[in-house]
Amino acid sequence: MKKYARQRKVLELIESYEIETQEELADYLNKSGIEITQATISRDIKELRLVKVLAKSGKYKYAAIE
Amino acid sequence: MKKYARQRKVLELIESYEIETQEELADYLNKSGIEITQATISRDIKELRLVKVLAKSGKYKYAAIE
DNA sequence: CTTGAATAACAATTCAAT
DNA sequence: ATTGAATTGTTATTCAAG
Repeated sequence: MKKYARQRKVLELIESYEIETQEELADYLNKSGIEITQATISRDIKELRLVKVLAKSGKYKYAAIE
Repeated sequence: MKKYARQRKVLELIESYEIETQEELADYLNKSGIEITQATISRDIKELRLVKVLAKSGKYKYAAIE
């Protein structure tokens, strides 16, 4: 419904936390009161052109490319 | 065995083609005479810190982040 | 046009071997 | 330390629906 608001939240979340998977991102969103499934996260990530990168920690995380 | 040489080839290949999957990358390498499986490609991608991005074509492709 | 459930497709890791 | 086969985990897409 509020795709834009959700996508802004996604960007905010990936800046704030090391989010390893789309399921984890879904969890954060759900806890923020935004009901969402992995399928839609996948589509948001595509639209936002996010990528999964190797973090300094050695783990993968979602990030925006510059 | 020749990990470095292979990884250089990987970088070369992703610059030259829009490579969508690790299997596809494995195919290119195998055709270059470098025997390799998806498991190792995954490790190479991790070491090289490559990412899967949405290409201008609208498809996903592997890329180096600047 | 946007979404979720289910599934297919793909990628990361384990485990054994070298 | 590096790798492949098999497996597990994760993500993209399909398909139906609103």
